[in-house]
Amino acid sequence: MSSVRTRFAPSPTGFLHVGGLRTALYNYLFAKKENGSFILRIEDTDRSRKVEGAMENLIDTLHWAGVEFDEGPGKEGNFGPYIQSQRLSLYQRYAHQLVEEGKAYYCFCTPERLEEIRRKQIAAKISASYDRHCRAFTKEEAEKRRKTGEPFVIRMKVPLEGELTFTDIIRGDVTIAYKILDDQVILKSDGYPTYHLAVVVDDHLMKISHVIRGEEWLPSTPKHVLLYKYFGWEIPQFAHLPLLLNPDKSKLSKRQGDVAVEDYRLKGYLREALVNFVAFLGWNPGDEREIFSLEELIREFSLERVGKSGAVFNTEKLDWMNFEHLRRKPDAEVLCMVKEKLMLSEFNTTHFSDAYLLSVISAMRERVTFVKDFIEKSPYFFRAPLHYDADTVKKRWQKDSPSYLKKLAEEFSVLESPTKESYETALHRAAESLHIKNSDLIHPLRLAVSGMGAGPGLYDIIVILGKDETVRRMNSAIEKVPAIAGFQQ
RNA sequence: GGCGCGUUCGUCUAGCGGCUAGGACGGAGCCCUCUCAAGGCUUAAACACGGGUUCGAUUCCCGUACGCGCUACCA
Repeated sequence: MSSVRTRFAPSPTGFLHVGGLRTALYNYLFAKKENGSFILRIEDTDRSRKVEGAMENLIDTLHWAGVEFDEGPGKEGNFGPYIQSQRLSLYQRYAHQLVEEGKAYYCFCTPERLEEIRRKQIAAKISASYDRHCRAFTKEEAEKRRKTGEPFVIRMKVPLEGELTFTDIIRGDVTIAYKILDDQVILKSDGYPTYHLAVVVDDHLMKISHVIRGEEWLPSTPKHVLLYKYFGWEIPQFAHLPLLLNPDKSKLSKRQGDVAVEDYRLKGYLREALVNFVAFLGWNPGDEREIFSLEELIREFSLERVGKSGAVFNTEKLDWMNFEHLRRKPDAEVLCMVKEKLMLSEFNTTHFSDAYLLSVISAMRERVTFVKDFIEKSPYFFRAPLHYDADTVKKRWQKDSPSYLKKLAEEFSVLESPTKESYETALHRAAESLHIKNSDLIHPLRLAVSGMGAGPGLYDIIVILGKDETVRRMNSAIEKVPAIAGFQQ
């Protein structure tokens, strides 16, 4: 049994797209599941579209996502080089071989002539395709013209009649008539191959067993199959993935939101969440589990369970997945991430002990979606309130709150290394002696220490802040809040 | 225009002839509660349409509609 080898073959034209990430991921998952190899190949056969640094960025992003390739640029295996522009002579040799065998031919038509016939075809409302003008030349004629240095391309000869059927793992048998196929250019006039030649030559030479790629390639697969037949090579298995869509169901693109993996990374999404989310756009394990690690995805993945229809890339659920993955992370790991964020925040000059940060993490865990939320949703753990939330003041601060808090501060002051429980009994004691409800103290106190109306349990907050800081914040609230509340003293 | 592919709640989806069409996110409501979350419970919400095949179609076949993709010396 020959081994499974899959590949992700992006062209280095920019950032890695989330759709590209999914394609790479499925190739990776399938290869790993089958104990095979996952190859990264760079398809840079269009010189005009090449973007400097794009390949490095692609590799970096894949690495970030945890989708590691076994062979590829910078990780040479036995089938390199893995960059198509470094394999030019190979494609040329195979293209000419096809010409020799009468399965392809030289074409000398100028771009102008091509443009002209296309224009006429469109005007006449017939489907635009090459008119096979140069296919009629004899070998000698063509060879003669080529020798004079006239620019040429090589086109594959597509049978004039009949049809071709191939099997797709996801879609079943697909049949198309030869007559709707163009005599596709396989070698351009600059000596570079087109995608169609390069993909076939490389997939064969690199012993790719399964071609897993986007659905946009489905219509040109017959050309590829034909090429395999012309070369007499074994045809790989095909699996064409459904597209990722914009909310309006068009093919996912920029303009309608972020599409680069980089964008999501910068927004603070965890790699685990993005990978999990993207894996579920078109695939599911068949039961009701939804939160998967990369290892679990490998264990469960199968091409048979990949769906046929496009999926809208809708980030609502991604946020939830981020929350779920974040909360599954061990404290130590979250601590590291929080410290990193702190370094980049306005609090980077203050030192917080790991123990302190860990207590903040445990208090906030259920309340955060992103790591940055630990800081943004509870800045009061890092400095005293700068202001007091107006709605909360209005709702929770009463005319007598200052005197109540004063009394409470007195109760707190005498406590010796207080615990949650001792704070609580102290508060209850104060409420009782003031003849008020506990909540008449609780809410103003929360406002005093945090500046806001929402957050972890009050006693958790003050235990974390400590007695001195708590009392200090109470006093400052007694001083400042009445003015905001608008009560006359 | 031609060719191909697709179509189950708003979104991601389960379903592979017989189900009260299930789950998740999001929404609504209730419970818990010092707030906010989390958690628990409840709820609204879908088989594009028309023909067949069949005792019986969401499921199989054929049309139609709609959507998307491809139609380059781009990938």
